[in-house]
Amino acid sequence: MDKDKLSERKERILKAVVDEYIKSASPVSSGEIQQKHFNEISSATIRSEMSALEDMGYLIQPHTSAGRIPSKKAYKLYVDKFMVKLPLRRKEIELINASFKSRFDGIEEIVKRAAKVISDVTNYTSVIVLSNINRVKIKRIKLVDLDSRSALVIIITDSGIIRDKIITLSATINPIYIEDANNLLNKIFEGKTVAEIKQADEIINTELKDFKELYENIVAILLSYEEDKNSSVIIEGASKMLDHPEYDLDTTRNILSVIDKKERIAELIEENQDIEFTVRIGKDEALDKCAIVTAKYKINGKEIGHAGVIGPERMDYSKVVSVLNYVGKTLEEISHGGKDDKYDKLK
Amino acid sequence: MDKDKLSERKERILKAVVDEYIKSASPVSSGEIQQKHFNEISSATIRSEMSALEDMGYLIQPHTSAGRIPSKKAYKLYVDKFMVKLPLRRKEIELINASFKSRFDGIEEIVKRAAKVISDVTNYTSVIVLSNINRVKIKRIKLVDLDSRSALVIIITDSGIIRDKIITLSATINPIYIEDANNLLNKIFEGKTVAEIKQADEIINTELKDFKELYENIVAILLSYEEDKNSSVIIEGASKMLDHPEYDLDTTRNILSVIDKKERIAELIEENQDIEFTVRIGKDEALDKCAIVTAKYKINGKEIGHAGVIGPERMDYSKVVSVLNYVGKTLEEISHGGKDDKYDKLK
DNA sequence: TGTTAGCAGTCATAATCTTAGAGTGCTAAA
DNA sequence: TTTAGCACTCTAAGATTATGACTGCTAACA
Repeated sequence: MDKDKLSERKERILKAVVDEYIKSASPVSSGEIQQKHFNEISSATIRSEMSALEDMGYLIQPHTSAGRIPSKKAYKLYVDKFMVKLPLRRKEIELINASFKSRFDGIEEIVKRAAKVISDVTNYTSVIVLSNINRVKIKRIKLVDLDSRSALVIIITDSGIIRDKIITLSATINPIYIEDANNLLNKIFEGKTVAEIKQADEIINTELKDFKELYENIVAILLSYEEDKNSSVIIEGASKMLDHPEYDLDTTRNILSVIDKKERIAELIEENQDIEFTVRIGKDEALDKCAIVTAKYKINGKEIGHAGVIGPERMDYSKVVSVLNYVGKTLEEISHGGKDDKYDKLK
Repeated sequence: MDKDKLSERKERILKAVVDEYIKSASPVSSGEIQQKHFNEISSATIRSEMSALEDMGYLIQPHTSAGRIPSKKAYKLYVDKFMVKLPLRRKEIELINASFKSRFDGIEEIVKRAAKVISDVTNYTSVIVLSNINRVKIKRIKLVDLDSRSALVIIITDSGIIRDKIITLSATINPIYIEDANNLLNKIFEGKTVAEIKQADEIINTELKDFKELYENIVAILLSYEEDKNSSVIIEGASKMLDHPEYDLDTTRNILSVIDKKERIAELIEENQDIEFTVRIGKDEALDKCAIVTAKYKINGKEIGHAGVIGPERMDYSKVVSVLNYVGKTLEEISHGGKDDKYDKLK
């Protein structure tokens, strides 16, 4: 369409309407816009401009005698064109930095903190989905004896995520067994992705001999990570969903029940994996009235997952994007200063 | 008081009122009680009995022309005297059992599953608070090298909880260092509680020599567990709080914000540590309108934490207690069949 | 041609009033 | 002690009215 070219004045008015609506959550009238943003022209003029914007699909009138609210189309334009990355306040920056000062955290704990601080600073619900272990390479596997029949398997991925599980074997475990096993395991698993391991299943079987049970246990562990999305989804501040005046009890209930089903949220957050930043508005049945802003997070240059913020369509996109951005950068810095990427110096 | 002795009929009527109110969430009238529970006597008689029960503080009339609802006092009596542990349904038992079939879970994952299934079966919000590591004995500490400057510290407690953290040291780590360190660490930490370690701080300092930095790191890790209650509190089904008709939006918001602050919930759940089962009704400012049922959970005979269910005062106590009970028993059984308590067979 | 003041028309929201009926308390009789 | 009967109370729901916030349109003006 050609009509989609907005005059500069229309753009300014539209931006003003979105800004006001983000603040007030109630329909914006021509008078309000005139008072707060356009002292130079009359409300009648603004009225006719807004009427035109409505015809173009950018504004919606809930009823004849109400002001207007932005449409999804308006939000999209707003995000693309008008949104500025405003610098965070000193207090907010301090809060974020303070969250990451602890030295001892593994990646999963860092990520939990990230989720918490994103939610705290933005005042929206935040979600972090850790990358599927399927696509991640195994850097090293380590077996540690616990007692004569059980051992701890430690899996270190190239993104630095460390997971461990206890396994129980029918064979007796002694130091020699552990050493042999460790050598063999690393030979088999090092540098492979879970997907590759699944395929290689048959071929390897011959090499294994005494370690067949162990091998099968470890593969089962890897597969179990794949299955349960649950444990790789971190949600913080879900109760903040109650603070948005545009949602009635029913809507809130629906939204929260979707969020509770972590699988669905994981899919939504992980969509568009190749784009650095996404804003999605009302894409899902129950999340019809929600906007989701997502970002890809890296540590050590490796993607570790996606972070998302869920809120009403009229969310404070500028702030959310700024916070996601700053937290993302902070995460990358942590990895530089903290533990480094030298696992491969050992064999 | 002497008046507190209820006649048998009063007791039966009171129980009937509580039962009905649990079902319907709306004031119970004398007629309703007469129809459903007391065909032999008239509603007028029940009316006068209910009036007496009101005088005694067991029932409350929201307004003159309404039925009556139970008071906190009534709920307490109900829980103490009338509640029966009804057997769970086959479906519910199957659901619970299915949650625990996986072989590979460490204690924390088992506990997460427990929280989830408790919430799913009862339809209330569930909370599990893992025992403060302070009171738990350290069974063994293990150091595993990751690269030349960092290592993984694995802490095994006598209740079988395993935690690990990465530490980075200024000294270079080699196999000999690791072995020496492991020996020393176990000499120092084995069988001690965190509280004891804090006190022993000075005395040990002399023995340490080259391992001082390592020691301090590990103590710092132990202390950090003590600090953040956050990571030892698991909440499931918080959104179910929205399903209770007696809560308006504001009340729900308050309750959920208390639940979000995990520290406060942890305190509530951990109160009365010596009692096997507790029902607490409206003990807290924001949780004034809530009841909390808690149980102590053990694995391998060692207390691992407390589980709690949070809901409205009129919650289905029978069911909640039954579920908590059954899940508790299941947990104890897991530990018998699964990995056993033989860590001490190694030195 | 774009802008503006003025004014009638619309419609939601709030306030007020009305009504229906659910449930009680009391009384008097069994 | 129990019960039927009835007057009384009070909420919840529905109907009615009033208010006022906005708009859209028109006509005049730059």
